[in-house]
Amino acid sequence: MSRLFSKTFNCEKELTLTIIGGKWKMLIMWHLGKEGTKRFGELKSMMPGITQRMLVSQLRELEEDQIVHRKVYPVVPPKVEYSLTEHGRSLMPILKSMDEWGKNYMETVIEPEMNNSSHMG
Amino acid sequence: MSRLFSKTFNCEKELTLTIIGGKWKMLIMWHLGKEGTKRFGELKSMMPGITQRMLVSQLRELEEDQIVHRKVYPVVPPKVEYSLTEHGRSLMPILKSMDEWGKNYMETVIEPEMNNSSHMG
DNA sequence: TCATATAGTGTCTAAAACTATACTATTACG
DNA sequence: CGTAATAGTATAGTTTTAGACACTATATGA
Repeated sequence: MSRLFSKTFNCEKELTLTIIGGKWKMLIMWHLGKEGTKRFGELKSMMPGITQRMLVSQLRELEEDQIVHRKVYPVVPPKVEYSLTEHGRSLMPILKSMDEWGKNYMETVIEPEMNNSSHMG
Repeated sequence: MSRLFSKTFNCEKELTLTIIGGKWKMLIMWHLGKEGTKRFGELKSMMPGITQRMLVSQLRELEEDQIVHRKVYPVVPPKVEYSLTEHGRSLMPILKSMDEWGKNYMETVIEPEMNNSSHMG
C-alpha cells in the first residue's frame, strides 16, 4: 500500500485514477472480471504486446492495492493464479461506464473527424 | 484531435482514460462541472499547486478533445472563459463514480492500514 | 512614462512510466 | 544429460509527463 501512501491527491477521484491508471491495468482487470481466475501465462497471451516485465509489475501493483488476488501453487513448473478481489470487482461498473463512454466518443467524435478530409494530407 | 489519432488502444476504456488521465484534468472538469463557466485565473486560484504552464496545457488538450469549450473575449487585459462541452458534461457521472469509489476505498482500505502499526517505523 | 492586470509562451530540468532483451530456478521427462 | 515448461528477475535504455521559473503582449489609468 505504500505506493498510495506516498502520493498526495486533490480528491478521491485521483486516488481511483492512480489505482486503475497504469497502461495495462484496466485491461487486466477487464479480463479477470469477464473470465474469472487466470494464470500468469494465460493473461500474457490474452494481451499481445505486453512485456513480461510490465505484466508482472502491473499485477504486483494491483495486488498491493488489493484489487487483484495472487495465489501461488507450490509446484514445478510454477503455477500462479490471479483473480479480482471484492474491491476489484467493485471497479467493474466504472470500467464498464468508461468503455461505453469511449465507444460513444469514438462514434460521435473520432470517426466523424477521421472521415473529414481536413485531417488528411 | 491528433493526439488521440496517434495513439493505439486495446479498448475504448483506454481512450476514455487518455482523455481524463492528465494530472489535473479531472479536477478541472470537476470545477467546471460543479460551478459552470470559469475564467483562466479563477481556475488557477481554485487549484493551488498547479503551474500556469500546466493549467494551459491541460486546458488545451481538453479543448482539443472537445471536453472543454474556450471562449476568448477580444479585450485587454485578456478575458478567456472555460466551460464543459456536452461531451464534458457526459463524463461527470463517471467522475462522480470514481469519487465515490475512491472515498469508499479510502475508508475501507487506506485508513485501516494507516492505523495499523505495521506501517510505522 | 510607468505600473497593473490577464492569459498566456519559452526553455530547461527532473521524475515517472514504459519497453527491450537477456537471464534464472526447478523438476519432470526422454 | 539435455530440453521443456512456467513465472518470473536483472539491467539498461527510451519516451512521456510534469515542474520550475522567467518572460511576453496590450490597453488602461495614475
